[in-house]
Amino acid sequence: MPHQDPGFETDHNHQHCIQQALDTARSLCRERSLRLTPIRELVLKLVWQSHQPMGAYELLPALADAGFNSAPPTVYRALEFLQEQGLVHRIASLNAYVGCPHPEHPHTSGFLICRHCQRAVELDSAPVHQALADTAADVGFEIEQEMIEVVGLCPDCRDEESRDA
Amino acid sequence: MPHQDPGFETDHNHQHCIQQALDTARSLCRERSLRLTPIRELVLKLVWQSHQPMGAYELLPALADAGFNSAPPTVYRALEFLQEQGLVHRIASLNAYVGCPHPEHPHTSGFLICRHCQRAVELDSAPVHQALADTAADVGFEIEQEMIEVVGLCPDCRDEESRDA
DNA sequence: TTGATTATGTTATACTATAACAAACATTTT
DNA sequence: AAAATGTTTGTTATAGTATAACATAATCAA
Repeated sequence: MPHQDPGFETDHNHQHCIQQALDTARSLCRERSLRLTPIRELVLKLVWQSHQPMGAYELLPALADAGFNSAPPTVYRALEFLQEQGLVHRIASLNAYVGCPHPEHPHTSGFLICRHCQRAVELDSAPVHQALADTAADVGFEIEQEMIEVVGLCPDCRDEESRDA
Repeated sequence: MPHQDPGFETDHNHQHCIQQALDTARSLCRERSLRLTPIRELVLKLVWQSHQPMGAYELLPALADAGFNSAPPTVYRALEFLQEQGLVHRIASLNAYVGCPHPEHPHTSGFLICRHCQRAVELDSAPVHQALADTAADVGFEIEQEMIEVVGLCPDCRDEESRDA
């Protein structure tokens, strides 16, 4: 049984997150007969370094350190591949990318983003989807892709702010 | 009684949309003792030319035509002002701006965006907000701002695609 | 191996947005 | 009305994000 989504729990074993993300990616690419090349794997690993979404240009120095070419297309191509396979999501309001904890089945992206610590955790709520589906159906709109980006304060940072106040 | 949101109805009187948006903006700025300067008013009017979100750089030529300076800061400043007053929304996934049909009371932005005709209509669904609020409460997250951008096919374009198929 | 396909390297450039400071204009106070 | 203050606009430069286009290299299939 794999571990649960850590959500905003600060004390989880993050090495575990990274390891599982890489394992899942490898098996998923094998199943789909796709190549998880060294560059793609490295970019995935870098994105998973934390639960804070990372900008494409933040990833470039690490690619250079690893001896790869590090012009923008390199990282954008890797990110494009990873997005297509559901392994990372792009957060439009931040121009940043974050690892997906359950890429096996495609799903649309929804995030709770803390404006204080910048962590973003995926939100996959049946009631939210249902409410959106109902609203769209009312006006005859056919949903293809949902982007939900909710900004606010995570539990930790909320406590911190109330202490400071 | 003002008119209703046109939604995806193609045949509405769009001059009416524009006129109402300008009237509302003027009275709202008067109430708030803010200056709806010629540039700001023009930018608002341009954004309202259609229900398709417009990029900032698309607006610049029209500013030049009207005899104003048309360097990027000009339009970004106007857009910033209009956003602060709730008169326009930014759509992050498109890097584009669209007029808000009911700027009187602040609200978070939600859109149904047609990938075929590019029209975007505001979505303000109590069930969606409620579902999001519940989900956030479950994990102790305090919502400050919601961004919902749903891409798909509007009724018109859906019909058209099914005819072509 | 040959040929086709996919991935990467490389250079250049497009697109989106803001910083910083000067000039013009409006508003309030004297 | 003049001076002082605050706000808006003009202007130049630059930061930040992303892709086009074409060459080379690696992989895969026949």
